[in-house]
Amino acid sequence: MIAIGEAARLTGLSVETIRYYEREGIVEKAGRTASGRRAYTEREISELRFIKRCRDLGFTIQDACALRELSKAPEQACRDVEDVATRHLDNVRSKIAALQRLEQALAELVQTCTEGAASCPLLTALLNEPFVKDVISGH
Amino acid sequence: MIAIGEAARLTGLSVETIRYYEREGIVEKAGRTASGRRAYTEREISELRFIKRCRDLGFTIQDACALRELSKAPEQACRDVEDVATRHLDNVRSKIAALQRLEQALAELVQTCTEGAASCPLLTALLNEPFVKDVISGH
DNA sequence: CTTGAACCTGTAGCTACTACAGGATGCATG
DNA sequence: CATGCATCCTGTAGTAGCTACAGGTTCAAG
Repeated sequence: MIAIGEAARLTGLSVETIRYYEREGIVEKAGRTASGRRAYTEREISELRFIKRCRDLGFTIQDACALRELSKAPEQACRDVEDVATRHLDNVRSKIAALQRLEQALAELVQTCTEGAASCPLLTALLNEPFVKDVISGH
Repeated sequence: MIAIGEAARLTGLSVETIRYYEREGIVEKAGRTASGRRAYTEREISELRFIKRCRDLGFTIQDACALRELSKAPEQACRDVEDVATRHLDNVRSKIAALQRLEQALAELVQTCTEGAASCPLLTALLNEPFVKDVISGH
């Protein structure tokens, strides 16, 4: 019998997170011992691990559940799986691009700061008119 | 008199967000007209814009408020401002790095997928033992 | 006087957890 | 057998930063 604490160790999820997944219906309700404690099977551990891996790859819970469903008919699923993954990859790339624009803008502002001036140039930039929006919204 | 709708247009924030900032005490409660509608001054518009710019640069609301306080004594503030900004920049860079590791891992998985195999290799990777954790946690 | 836009307050929802409080159980040691 | 500590249970509230109503009032134009 696998208790929730060991399930946590086996999957890398926290006990609280496993309970949360159950509460939210993300995984099925686990069986209970006579005293009401959760008892996991190897199969359930694998499912939790699957979710964990999806999350580690940045998929939403929703995507993770979709992928899990697809994994139940893996012969037909490849195209759909690729779709989900590709959409997510695009997403990640957009986020990277946005953060890089941010990094650029921030780095420039910090740069003006380290050159030492009378009244803080970074604050001046934030207080005065155009600047920020233009630097960032290159999207 | 500047009504909340115009304040929204002037700052780029949404009406709901401006009300939210007031509700949360992020900005001071605006004055009201006889009928209870919010009335903004130029000064308050500037303050909202300041917050907006900070947010556009990815600062937390907390940081934004800290920066605003610092902007009230700008002679002494430069070092502190630089501190806040540098910490945030480091943060952004960490996020970029993490996302790039993610991108790498995802791209590889999608790659194996597009090469077309019997049962979806991406699913196989998610279902089977090691793989994901090792690829990503290069931190 | 009517109509439609803009405004008001108050509350709930989003994502994915995390962190208790307050109590029951299980196991090992004395 | 008693004690104590780890582990477990349920239920609720909090996180960040909004967004989205519902249900109602006010304003300005025609």
